[in-house]
Amino acid sequence: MKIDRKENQIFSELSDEAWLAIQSRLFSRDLDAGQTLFLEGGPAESCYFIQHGALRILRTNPEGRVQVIARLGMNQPVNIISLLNQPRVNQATAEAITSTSVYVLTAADFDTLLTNTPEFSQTLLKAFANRISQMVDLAADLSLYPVRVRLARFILQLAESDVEPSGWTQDEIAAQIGTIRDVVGRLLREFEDQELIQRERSEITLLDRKGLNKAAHLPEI
Amino acid sequence: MKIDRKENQIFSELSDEAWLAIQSRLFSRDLDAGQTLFLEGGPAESCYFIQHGALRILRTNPEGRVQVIARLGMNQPVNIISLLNQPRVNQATAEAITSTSVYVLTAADFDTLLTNTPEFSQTLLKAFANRISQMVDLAADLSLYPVRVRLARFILQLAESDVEPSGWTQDEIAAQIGTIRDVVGRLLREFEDQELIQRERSEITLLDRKGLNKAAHLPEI
DNA sequence: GGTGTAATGTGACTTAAGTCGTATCGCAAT
DNA sequence: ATTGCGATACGACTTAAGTCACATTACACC
Repeated sequence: MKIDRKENQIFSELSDEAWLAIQSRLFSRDLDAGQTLFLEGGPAESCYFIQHGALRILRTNPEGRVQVIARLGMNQPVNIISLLNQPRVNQATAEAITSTSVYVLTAADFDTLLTNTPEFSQTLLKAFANRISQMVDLAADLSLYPVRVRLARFILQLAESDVEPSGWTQDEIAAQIGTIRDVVGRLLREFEDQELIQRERSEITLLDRKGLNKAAHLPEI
Repeated sequence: MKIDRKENQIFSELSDEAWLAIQSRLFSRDLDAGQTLFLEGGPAESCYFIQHGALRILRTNPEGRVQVIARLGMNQPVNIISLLNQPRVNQATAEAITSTSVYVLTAADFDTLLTNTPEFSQTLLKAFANRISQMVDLAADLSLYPVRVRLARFILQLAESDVEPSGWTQDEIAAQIGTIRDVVGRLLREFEDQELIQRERSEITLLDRKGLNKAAHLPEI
């Protein structure tokens, strides 16, 4: 497979040998929007690198309630951890948010690279730094702040990130911040009543950044 | 500093050169029980490897409520992530549970090792696998299961791990599973009434593993 | 043995969060 | 238009979880 290395920022710092070793083992796979890449609890047979598109990594409980663990975009590695653990079991479910294609690296090839290509693990380690920080933030937020605060923070993050602020259903927001649709709707209405945000269909525009910041940090009014 | 490599399982697979490079940069620091190693939000100036003893990694909210992110024992690396991020800020607070001593590696030396000693990042990557899984579990549990279930799981984990099952205050349990003392006490009493556990002082003995397992998995009776 | 402090026990109360039922809206397909 | 469906809206209700105020016990230290 011919892969343009420039595209893959994540591998751009590798030596030519390392890049060749990795590149020769990758193959491509395409996913439709909504399609599942792998399931929590299933055997972990490969890891992935996102070529383009985006994945949602999530956990569910027996009632079907969902918690999104991460949203991963271009160049992000996926399911590495499941391959590093013994036994090799997928730690979560991954599904495509939009139409997405990934590079697949089988478990066997992953092992080979890990032992023979030291630069590979260095690359992965760096890619993980952010991810772990976000996980820590997620766990701490879920434990230490009420839903109202988590929602305010979520809206602020949206506003400050490059992600399109629209297209978020209340269900998706709920899965992201650890609650259910009804509560999100109720709180959005509340924010709107307080004139912190404005809503048009499912599009949220932020009116009062300072007000929301206050709602986002202090535990209560 | 002379360090016995055999002691450090985490580094036991390294080549002699790599070990020498790392070892020559470590120095030791001792902590009393309860002492703080670094504070959330402060500048991240070094990372650490636990020589003996144990650390508690935690986050707090403005009211002083605490969430334990991880408990780390011998050989575990600490604060790596904070050094990998930009800017270098401690992601959480670390304090000694018992009397503990750590190897200190300054940020500058960390950088050197990271670029010059590829085996170093490989070692770190492997050490992180478990840790990330636990973080995912924590976030998912906090979001998807009620306190009662999380407490049941906690007790079962204690029973099945090698950790001494005693010495846990209700406050510590609460900080671990994401709630407050009062609630832990209330639920422990409930478990005792249902004859799932028995309590003597702060020591918990598990009476009915199957019963607790049921309480730990299904959302409700 | 006392004394002080940390850890617990307990019940009454408040409130955030989740549940339920049903109504409405927007949009796509036919 | 009509139908159908997914996404919302919204009020009433239930309950898990957190708060508060004390009483009680265990234990370390003089």
